[in-house]
Amino acid sequence: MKERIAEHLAVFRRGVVDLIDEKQLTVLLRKSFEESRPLRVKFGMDPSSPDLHLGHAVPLMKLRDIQDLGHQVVLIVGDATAMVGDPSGRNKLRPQLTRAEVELNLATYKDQAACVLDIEATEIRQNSEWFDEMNFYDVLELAGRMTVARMIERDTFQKRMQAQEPIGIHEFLYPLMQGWDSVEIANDVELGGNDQLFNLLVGRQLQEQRDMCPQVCFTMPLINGLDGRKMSKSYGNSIGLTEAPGEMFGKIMALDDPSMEAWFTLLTRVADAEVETLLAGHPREAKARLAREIVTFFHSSDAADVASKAFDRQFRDRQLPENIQTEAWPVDGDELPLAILLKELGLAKSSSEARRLVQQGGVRLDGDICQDPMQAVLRPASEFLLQVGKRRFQRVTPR
RNA sequence: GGGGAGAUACUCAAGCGGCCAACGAGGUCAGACUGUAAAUCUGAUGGCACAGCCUUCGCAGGUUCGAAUCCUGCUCUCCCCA
Repeated sequence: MKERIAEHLAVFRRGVVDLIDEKQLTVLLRKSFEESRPLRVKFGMDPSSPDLHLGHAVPLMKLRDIQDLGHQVVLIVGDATAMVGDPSGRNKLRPQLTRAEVELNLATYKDQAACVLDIEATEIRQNSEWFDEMNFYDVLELAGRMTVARMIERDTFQKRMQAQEPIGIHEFLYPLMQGWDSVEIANDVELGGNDQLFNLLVGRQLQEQRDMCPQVCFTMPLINGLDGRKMSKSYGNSIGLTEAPGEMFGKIMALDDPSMEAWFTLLTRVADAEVETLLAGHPREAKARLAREIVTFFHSSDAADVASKAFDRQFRDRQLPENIQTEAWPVDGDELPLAILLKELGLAKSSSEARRLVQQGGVRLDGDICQDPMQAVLRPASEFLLQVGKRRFQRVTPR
């Protein structure tokens, strides 16, 4: 029994930031084993942006580990809360989504969560289920459970007030809504991102006020994106769960070295000792391993193999990649200035951008650097190869 | 309800009548180097078939030879007082 508890505890604990509190979790685990009743572990997803990325995968992977131990994961799709927008970690008022937008995101969300979770074994609930039933008086009663003082002492609100940024009254309701989910679900444990601690604790408090067993709260770190800032789709520094293996592999190889350790512990199941060895070795090898692990998890080890080989070929050995897209000559005429050709082919967003690329020596025509944007390019007899930067290749055929 | 402050390019943020397509930082892109799409260094970063031209500084008007900069109205935000 003791060993089993320790084993489960270790899974819960790996990589966490906060665990409130561990003693209670131990008690819950013991009870769970004695009554052979799995723990209910709640996790809320905010269906505001439709694409999940590796940052979302961190808690999802933890949930998966917990599922594998036999506990019950309850996934709350915050379709009602999405209309408020979580103020945590935000220094801006978030746009309130409409019902329709939320509906639209929902399906995609479940699919993407299934990349990580055992979706069959997951209880999925939408919180509109209970919030639809609430009337204004219920809301007032709920709002009375929180004080303004506690609310505004939060860091995110402090910052926004100092920066003289707007804070909507409805934003104060967000933690209460999330907390109410816990009352409805009667979960034993709730998991969240590092910025979620406040929200989680509100749930604990609300449960307690209703004579329920207060939930154990634990949080996972927010991982850095590729540029070192918090991973977020709006920063454009994220890697999507459904990205192609090659893209995923390459982007991981672009990760800065200091982030590797965190990514290993949070996004792979490589044992700590092995991670240590890897990190002590050559950074490139370690990063390649990291990329393989992650691509294998989201795709397959075959896909990881292919991606790894392609990456080495293209970037280490400086060979042409194997699969180069072919486009037809884009216009009626037989001749185009290079910069215009690039724009027409979509290799540059605008002709100004195309000019810059060419002038900076980033464009090769059949392997030769060409720095004159106005150089005339003839419609090819059979085909020619355009290369823009290190990553964009395109063959052009006469049409 | 009264008084004050503010809205600038992807983001943050200067500029407050001509020298402004708009300082600086981040991001992004390119180049060099390398260990890689790390790190570091250099450069570019509104559009246009581009030594020129065109459109941008919340929105709409106005003053002026000339406006991101001044005036009027509108929209949105913040602060203080009530």
